[in-house]
Amino acid sequence: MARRVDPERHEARRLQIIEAALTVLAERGYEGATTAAICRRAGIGSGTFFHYFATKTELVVAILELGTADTVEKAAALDGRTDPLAVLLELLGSWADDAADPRIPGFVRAVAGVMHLPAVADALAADDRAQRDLLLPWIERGQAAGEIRTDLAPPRVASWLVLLSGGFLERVATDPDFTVAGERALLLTTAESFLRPA
Amino acid sequence: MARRVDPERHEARRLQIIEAALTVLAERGYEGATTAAICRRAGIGSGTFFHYFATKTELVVAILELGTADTVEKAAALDGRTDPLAVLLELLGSWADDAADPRIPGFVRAVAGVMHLPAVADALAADDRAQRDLLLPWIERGQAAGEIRTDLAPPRVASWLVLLSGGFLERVATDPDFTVAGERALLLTTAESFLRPA
DNA sequence: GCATTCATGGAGTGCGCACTCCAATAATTG
DNA sequence: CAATTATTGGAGTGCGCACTCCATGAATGC
Repeated sequence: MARRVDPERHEARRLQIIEAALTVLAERGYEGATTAAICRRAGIGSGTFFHYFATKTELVVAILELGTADTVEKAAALDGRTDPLAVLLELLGSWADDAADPRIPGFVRAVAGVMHLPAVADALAADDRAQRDLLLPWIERGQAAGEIRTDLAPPRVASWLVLLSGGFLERVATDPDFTVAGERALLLTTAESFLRPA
Repeated sequence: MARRVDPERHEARRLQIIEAALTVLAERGYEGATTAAICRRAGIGSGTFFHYFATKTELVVAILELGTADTVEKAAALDGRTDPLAVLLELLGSWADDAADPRIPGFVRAVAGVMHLPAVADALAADDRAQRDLLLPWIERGQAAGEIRTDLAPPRVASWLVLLSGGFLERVATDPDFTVAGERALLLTTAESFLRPA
């Protein structure tokens, strides 16, 4: 017979394109990140690009899904822990660290700007949901253990932690004086004081 | 001689276009909000549109500047007050209320997605700066009065209040269960507990 | 009333974009 | 090796967009 697709090669090429796209999207936004610019950055032709992604939108969705998977994976590593409050703060901290890659805040903004594309909206909603679902069991355990305030239902606490994380990301993207290194600690103490029972 | 521009008529037409644009931008994002769509919504022809705004970007900037002016104006009304902490919370509350117009969060997202346009970046930076500058004197007075924690320099406190406000706005835009009416009170108590001296 | 300028709609235009097509080559099979 | 199919670059295409042009009418000034 004949040649078959090598899944490893395939995946590697996809990652190479994703890497380039992440950079270009972050620095030029969605509309500024033309497929031509992404191809140039990745060092490939447009034929190759559309061999791996049927659509520019599909590429963006793929990046988002990669991020979601990464989040889930990182959280799975905390499975055996028995100190809910500390786990929650570690999760927050790791999200803050993500913002240290200067491309992340820019990418998030670029993508939020095209939420009206249904595929993007779905992927963003899935990511948001994943974040809150990961927090939820730890919040419940923390409340049961008396480590965390009980005047708010767990989903609401989760929303507020995501609020803090999202606001932090936005601030890092907006204000050059607001750095991850400089503000990370305050994020954690603020979150802790939010979570602690009155 | 001949006819001159009537500044009132002129301004009214601009506002009519801005109103339409705000709606369309919020529901379709920047690239989805074509000038044709905005014209249709405003009930005007494209000739009229470009008679009032040289550029789609210029329109967006005008909207942002209007928002900034509104923010400044609202804050000016608090001039004589002597209770800094309460003033800060009222400012936060009024920003939260802005998010109750469902078009605001969508518009903010749409615009953030085109930050790479220099004119937009400037307008956004000016808005951000305006917000923090308005908070600053109240923070200083609050610290002097012992109402507010003094372990953080005033600009840093301002950044964190804007962080809370921005995160709140984002959450309202993202999560249908997260409403201004339902979460406003928690925003204020959270801010208060952030501000209070330890 | 006449002159001048503003205001307006809409047809038209040029360009930049996402995406298509294909010819050439590389890799894998048996 | 030969057959088959994946992979690649890049020229090309069609379309949708921001923006232009202009002809018509409305408001103002003297």
